[in-house]
Amino acid sequence: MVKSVTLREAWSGEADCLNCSLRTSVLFAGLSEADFQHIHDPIDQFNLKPGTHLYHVGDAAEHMFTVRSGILKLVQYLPDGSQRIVRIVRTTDVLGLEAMLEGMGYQHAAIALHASEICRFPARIVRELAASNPELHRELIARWQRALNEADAWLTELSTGSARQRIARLLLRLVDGERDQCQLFSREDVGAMLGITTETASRTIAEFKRQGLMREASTNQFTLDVPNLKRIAEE
Amino acid sequence: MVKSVTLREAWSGEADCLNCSLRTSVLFAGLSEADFQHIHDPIDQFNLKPGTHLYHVGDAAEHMFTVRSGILKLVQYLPDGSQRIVRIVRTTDVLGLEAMLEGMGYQHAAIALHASEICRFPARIVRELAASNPELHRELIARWQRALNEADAWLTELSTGSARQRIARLLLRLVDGERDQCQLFSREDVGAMLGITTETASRTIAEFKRQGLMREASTNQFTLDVPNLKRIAEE
DNA sequence: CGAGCCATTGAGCGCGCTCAAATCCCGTGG
DNA sequence: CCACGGGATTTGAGCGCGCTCAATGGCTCG
Repeated sequence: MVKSVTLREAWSGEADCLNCSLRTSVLFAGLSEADFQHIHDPIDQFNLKPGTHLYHVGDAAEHMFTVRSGILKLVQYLPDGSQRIVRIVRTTDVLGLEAMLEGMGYQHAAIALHASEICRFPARIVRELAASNPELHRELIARWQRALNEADAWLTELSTGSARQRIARLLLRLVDGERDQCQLFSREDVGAMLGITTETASRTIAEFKRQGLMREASTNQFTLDVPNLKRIAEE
Repeated sequence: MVKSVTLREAWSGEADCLNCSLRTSVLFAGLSEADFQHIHDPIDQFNLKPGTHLYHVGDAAEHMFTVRSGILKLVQYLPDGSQRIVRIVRTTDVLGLEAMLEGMGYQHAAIALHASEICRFPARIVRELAASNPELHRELIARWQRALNEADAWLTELSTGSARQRIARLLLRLVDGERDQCQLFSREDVGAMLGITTETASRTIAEFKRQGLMREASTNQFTLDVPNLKRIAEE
């Protein structure tokens, strides 16, 4: 049981949801103070180092998770053993929605790409709260729809067109709107997201750097030339 | 308003849900006879010819649909105008789940690939029924999860690997388990599903035919050599 | 300081794309 | 019933992008 050992090591305490700085943007935004008092099960927090598994494909889905900070990848494996990254999740996103359906297993492996902070709560309490709380209920559905939109966008934006286009679109999807900053990850992961090889990912990124489309502030931390990347992305 | 004209022409009557032959496998399986009596809005049936739009991207999502027979594609368009098919839906599948969220537009265009029979019902009645009926509610969530699994599989199975592999996987996904039969569609659509060109789709299918992996019973109706296609699909 | 991992770069090849032509299929109208 | 026309499918030829295999260089950590 690699998972539980890992998570035990990563445990950083019980969460204080009522005073959570993310509360207004997170799944439980619609809950009242009274609702929280009905939650007797613990909500735990974890710190994940890059590369750590949060859960594996097929693990019994008994918890749901929210991302407080960081990025994780959701991975599926092909019969030949290679991996394909089907989505990434970031701050305020929810992992493990499938736990809403009792008896399900997780459909992906969830692995931290950068150092991440995660809150974990039993799916059972979400099921119970959702039954009586229409607002939470609506929020859950909206999350599902968002995941579906992400999945579709992943297909149309990140698995279509030339390697140059795909990389440009990925960068634009990762960029922080304010500062034109973007934190990248290993070339292998970039390749697995875009359906290209590690070498092609590396070559293309290196070329972008030479062309001044991205400047590396520190390791894998880039400042992007957004307008020109947009031009490449759209054709 | 191409859509409404088209649909008006295709109208084939009001549905008789209580006696529907699909009732046990369809979204409303959990509804009681009493529930149906509370439905005052009409549930209409349509017959769609191949190529007909059921709805377009961005149309106000006010109805949901179930497929009684046939196949439809869900399409998204890229900035350069080319299309990408992100999913297909078949008998007993639901279209337009996004209508559960008020004020949403449809995320795709839905277009019939073969002649299809469709039931259409106002999303409002689903929202109302779901609020009081946990079984319907659970069923909706299960549908959402299924759509998400489909989207992920589309990415890992149909957008990864060589053209031969992708075509083989598509065929196996379409095959009827009983008779090893499979009804295909235009090479252009096959290409748009797999992220390859029409010509490559055509070439590969033609080669499969020559190799005896598929025999054409009638136009686009094939009998498959399932075991050997499985071998190709898995590498 | 050495070991190991990761990014980068090189060389060569093959799959799938592009552009184009030929053929087939099928409905339509004479 | 057959000739015709238009669209889809198939096939061809040639090229280029991205893959494969391999070597090199840079960075981190023990």
